[in-house]
Amino acid sequence: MPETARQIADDLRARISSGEFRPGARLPGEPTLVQQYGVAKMTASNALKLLITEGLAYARPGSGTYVREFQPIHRVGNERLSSARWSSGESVWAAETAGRPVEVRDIEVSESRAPRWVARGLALSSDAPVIVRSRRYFVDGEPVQLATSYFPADLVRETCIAQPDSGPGGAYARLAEAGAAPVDFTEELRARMPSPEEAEQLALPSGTPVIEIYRTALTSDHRPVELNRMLLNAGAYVLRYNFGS
Amino acid sequence: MPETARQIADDLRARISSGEFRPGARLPGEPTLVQQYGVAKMTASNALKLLITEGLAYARPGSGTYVREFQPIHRVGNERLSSARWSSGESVWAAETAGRPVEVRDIEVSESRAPRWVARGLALSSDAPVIVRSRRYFVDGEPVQLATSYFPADLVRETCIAQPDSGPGGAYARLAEAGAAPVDFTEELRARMPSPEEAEQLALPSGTPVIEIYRTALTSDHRPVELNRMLLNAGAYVLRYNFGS
DNA sequence: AAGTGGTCTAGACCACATT
DNA sequence: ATGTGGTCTAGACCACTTT
Repeated sequence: MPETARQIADDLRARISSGEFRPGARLPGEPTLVQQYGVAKMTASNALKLLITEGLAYARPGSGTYVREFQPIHRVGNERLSSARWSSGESVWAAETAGRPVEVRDIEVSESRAPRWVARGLALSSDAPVIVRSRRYFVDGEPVQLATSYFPADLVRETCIAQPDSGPGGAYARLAEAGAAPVDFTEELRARMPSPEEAEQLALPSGTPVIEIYRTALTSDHRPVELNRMLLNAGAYVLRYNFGS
Repeated sequence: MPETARQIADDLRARISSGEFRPGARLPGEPTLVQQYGVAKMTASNALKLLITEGLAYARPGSGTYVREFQPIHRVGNERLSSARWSSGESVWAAETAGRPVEVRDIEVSESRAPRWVARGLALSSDAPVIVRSRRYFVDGEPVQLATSYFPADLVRETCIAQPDSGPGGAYARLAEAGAAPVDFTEELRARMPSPEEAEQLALPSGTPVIEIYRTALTSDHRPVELNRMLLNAGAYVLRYNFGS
């Protein structure tokens, strides 16, 4: 019988979605699967690995393989609708995040020359000087997002944006003080699997995609003043956008 | 030397990003890797499998393993900014899609009772009757999106929305005719790995995540009239949203 | 016919966690 | 000390594509 690993994975998957194995529960181990299905250890290992790369389970070496849990952070892209206005529709996913504080760490600031894609997004000439601010966001002590913002250096070099502590209200408040308040935003995003380096920085369990977001912030006279590249642990986020017709 | 498969994958990955292997190019095959690295066939196979599950490569059995290409469709969630207004900022990703027609197939319409999550999204009581419209979208003959819309049955049962052909202008035009024009939209989305069933329906190469979107459409008096669940091949899409502060 | 990826077996060693 | 997942080898068979 070929296709054995798939079949074992199918079986376990069905038992997970039937509720036999709840989130956090321990799945049958490799030795158990070897016995019950009469297969080689490597086949059992591959069956579990299938569930892991699907994001359904994770392994704790030396302990066991467990069913994954999903408690997303709700990230609101914009909030044009008041909560009253939106009262009728409830989130499709269980709403959480309430009271889970977000920490910012590993802030690094530098000045460098804009790569092509940054120059394009900020409407600068290539190699123009830019201020680069990168940082990591943590929730419950776990890294959930990497972010790197690019600003035209001539605009912000003399402000706190060029310092690790950008001051009260953050970079947008400093931009406003400089007469370049951002008022229009565009976010472009896609999802993909992470590179090993990205997986390490976000401490991603395998089988977890990332969401890559590029946000461009424009002033009221349509001048781009920030390009922010974000990389999110997709397993940690639900994104919300709303807009009118 | 353990960790061999990872190392081989790292090596190939570096050679891909260095440009030695361009998108669409054929990678060294299993027999070649066995020779060059002096490993067992299965180790070589696993090394290639790593690149595949990362979304960097895909296998054509009997032929070879190839570097993946990425030519995304740009899906615009909303278009509040005129093209003139947005002229300064260019898309971060190479803009394509120009002239790639979208086909709709496999339309199915039925009436059934709302599951809990649909009832919640549409602000209906559980088990309320709903009209369900599902379909698949194709670009270049490849399936790129599954979509299933739910409408309150009492509102649309007598309209073409309950027919496979919803008529000119689509379902939203019919809703408008029924005095329930949708004007406000909220999209909630997340990215994750597909189930095997979803992977089959979207003909997904392994290593490709999906983006799951729930869109709720509200009338001007804040009544939800449609809940649309979409499942996108993440490798085929870049999503764009824009909004003001 | 030859070459390719896909999968399985049987046995081995390792690092780690739990008991 | 035992059990767990992680990985590797060496050899085998299959289905498929390419020549």
